[in-house]
Amino acid sequence: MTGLRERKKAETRAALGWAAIHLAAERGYDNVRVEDIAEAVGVSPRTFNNYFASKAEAIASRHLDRSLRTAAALRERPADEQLWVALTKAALEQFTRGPEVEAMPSPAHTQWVTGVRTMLAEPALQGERLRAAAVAEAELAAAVAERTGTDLATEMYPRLVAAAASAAVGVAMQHYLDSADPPAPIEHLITDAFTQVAAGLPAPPR
Amino acid sequence: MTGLRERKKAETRAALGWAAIHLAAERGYDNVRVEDIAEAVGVSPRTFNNYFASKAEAIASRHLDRSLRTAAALRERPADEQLWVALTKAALEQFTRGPEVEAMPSPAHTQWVTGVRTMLAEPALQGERLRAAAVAEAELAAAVAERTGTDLATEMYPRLVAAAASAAVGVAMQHYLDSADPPAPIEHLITDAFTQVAAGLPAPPR
DNA sequence: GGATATTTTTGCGTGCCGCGCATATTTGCC
DNA sequence: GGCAAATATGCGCGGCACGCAAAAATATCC
Repeated sequence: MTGLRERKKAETRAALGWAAIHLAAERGYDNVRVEDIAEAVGVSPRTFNNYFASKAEAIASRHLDRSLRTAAALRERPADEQLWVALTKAALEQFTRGPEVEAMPSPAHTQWVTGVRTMLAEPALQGERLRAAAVAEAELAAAVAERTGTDLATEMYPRLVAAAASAAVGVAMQHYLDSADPPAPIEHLITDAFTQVAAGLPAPPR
Repeated sequence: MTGLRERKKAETRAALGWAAIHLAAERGYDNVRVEDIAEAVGVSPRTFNNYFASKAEAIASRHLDRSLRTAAALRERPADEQLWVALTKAALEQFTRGPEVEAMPSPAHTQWVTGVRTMLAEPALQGERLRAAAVAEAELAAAVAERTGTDLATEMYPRLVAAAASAAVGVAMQHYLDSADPPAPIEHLITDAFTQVAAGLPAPPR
């Protein structure tokens, strides 16, 4: 089923996305031209825009893919698992660090995180990332509707769950990036965030 | 305190934002050039970019303002009010329709809603709207932290509340726009969404 | 295995955008 | 009225997103 054609396409897309992130984290978002990204992958500038509508979209593509995988992961969870447990686990699965990051030597890693942080501060990027999250949210809502037997068309429930879950992950990531020299592992933050949301976020006792 | 200078600035900004929305809803997002918007307000194209970094930002500006007002409204709510009650009411306050919409004759209003819907489908717009929501979310989180006596720097709680509230409003609005000939008033949808979130979004009985 | 159909890449051209910079104009203040 | 600060404008540049058509790569069929 997965012919040479599709595979190559997926590879090119991934390469472009990765190159875009890499370059932007290294030298800053607007010191990277589309031309540079294309060149790094060995493809014409015009081809870049066959894959992505904008530089920002390319950078956000990994975020999009990960978010989409969360929806897919939820569908894989056993049907008798509690909804919020399943959601938490589905999200957590996406945060095991890949080998290309794991293999980084420590000083390079620190510099890398700094670069990413700076990059994410770019307004144009934030919009695109949020949009990616919104696209994935629709998928997630569909998966939730399926699992809970609710109607996506008439009820807000599945969308609310998807939005809340997405927000939980977002806040956890933000918290993780904000605290320099991360003391708390991201997995713990995500679990914590989901727990609070599932509890209805009650006001703490004064 | 509010001198002529600031007032004029605010007026120009509002006029540009409104003109941008109006034109985009009327003839479609990319049939509107920055030049057109500037001309409609009687200002130079260069000046447009003194107020907004992009066409999309101008269109999203009203959304941003409304979201910021929600945070301000929360601060005005009595301190002894339940958190989620206060949040709901603060959000609701922003959805009383302004006179410029209320005064529209019915056929024009239908056409208007359609135009807005199409406009909001534009990817570039979605990103910018979401970014606006994120900016306001930070304000809201600060207000929540204040009210609940939690620490914005070390706890995720206030950000989670702000994100969930923002998501609730977003879902309600989406639901409202999606259902043609809106049967349910937006106020009811918002109240409903907040209630569900505050209850922890439990899975419905099967 | 070779011809044909389909998909993908590429080059080129176009219109618009975002913004830096210098200048003119307006506003606030004494 | 005059001076300092803020704001509006004109000009120009580099880059981006994308339509279109030709060329190259890949799949398909006999």
